[in-house]
Amino acid sequence: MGEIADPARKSIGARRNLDSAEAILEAAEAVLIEAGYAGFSIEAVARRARAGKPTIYRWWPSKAALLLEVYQRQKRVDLPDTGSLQEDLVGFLINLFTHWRQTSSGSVFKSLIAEAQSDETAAAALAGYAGGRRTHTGQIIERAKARGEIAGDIDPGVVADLVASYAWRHLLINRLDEPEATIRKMVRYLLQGIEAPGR
Amino acid sequence: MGEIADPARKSIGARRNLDSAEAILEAAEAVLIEAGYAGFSIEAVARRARAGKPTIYRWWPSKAALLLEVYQRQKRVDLPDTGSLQEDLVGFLINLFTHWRQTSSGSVFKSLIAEAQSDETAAAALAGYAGGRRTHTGQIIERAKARGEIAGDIDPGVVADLVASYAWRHLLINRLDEPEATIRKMVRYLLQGIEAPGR
DNA sequence: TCTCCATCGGAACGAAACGTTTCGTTGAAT
DNA sequence: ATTCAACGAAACGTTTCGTTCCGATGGAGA
Repeated sequence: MGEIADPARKSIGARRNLDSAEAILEAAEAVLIEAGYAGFSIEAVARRARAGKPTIYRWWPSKAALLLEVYQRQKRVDLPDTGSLQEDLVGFLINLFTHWRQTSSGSVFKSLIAEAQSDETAAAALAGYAGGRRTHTGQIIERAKARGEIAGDIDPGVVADLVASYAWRHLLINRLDEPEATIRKMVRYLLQGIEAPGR
Repeated sequence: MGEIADPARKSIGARRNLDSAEAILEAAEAVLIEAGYAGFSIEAVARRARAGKPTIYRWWPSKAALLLEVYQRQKRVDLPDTGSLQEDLVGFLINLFTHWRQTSSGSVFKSLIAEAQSDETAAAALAGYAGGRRTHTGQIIERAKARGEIAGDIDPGVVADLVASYAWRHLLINRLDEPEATIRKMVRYLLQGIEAPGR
């Protein structure tokens, strides 16, 4: 298994071979799924894609760049819009965890985080993505604020940061199978606080 | 710079040379600080420690094991005990971020998380540590619960998970310089919730 | 039509780090 | 005095990296 059936693709001469680029990206994703980040080498990707290593290095300057493009190709998880912040957050997290578990995007994202610890390009990309205002969590919270569901002096960025942090850590320590009840508890604490009443 | 002045240590013969073990652990920490996780190789550690590679492999089966021991040697950050959960949490996070920035422990912990993505030993160690009940955050929250400061039906594990997640993500995306005001906001949201009043 | 030339897959390269083996030396235990 | 485990050092074969060649392919422009 794991071998590609068709022979090497035709070269198209003076233009970039989009078939090769596609095959390389698909192979990179497949290698990540089958062998994990530990087995993710440029050589393995080239073999899997029936491509030459120089072809990969011509278009992606580093392993991090290839990882980043594989990550960006992932289809994003749906944004729930139930009109309730609590249901939106719980639904989003469950969708996200399921998506991360059932597709390769969890592996890809984990690998990107790992790569960012030794590659400046990946680190910059990750920081830029994490700090952006258009994250899914950020949108859910901004919508709730527009509905007046959360207090006016709440900083949506800080809340989004907290929710994203929860998701990241569960991805990194392989706890994506958290029961819905636990996720629901976490969201409830965030919405209603944890202080004892009467304080 | 970076060279060690003294000549090779004396061998002690038939017993484990604790001086060598100490020199290797110190060298591992130094290499991690000076060259980062990217430059952290067993060979570099052996050179820095004036030790032989077999000596390292004799006592640490993998790079992850060495990283783990370096991490465990780190002195832990103080646990504030002000009698106020809010002050304890803010103080702990500020202490932790400062400690991570000013010592090597931030680099070591980041490297351990990265290594856990490709090494099963590191992954197990990390999951065990993260899931343990005796984390610092967990202790702060358990104490607050004993004081009756938080509601009785609150699950301390979930709260600790949330706070630790916030710290992890800020470490991983190099945002340990978060202003105290932001950290204070986050803790306030967690304690008091974010819902608009009157709901 | 014909020549140019960027791109292709493939083979090979040097450098670096891996993990292992072998060597001669050291010094505590017997 | 002898034994023996651990030491530092050096060398080994392997893997992956990133690069450099090569012949072949096929679109673009003369």
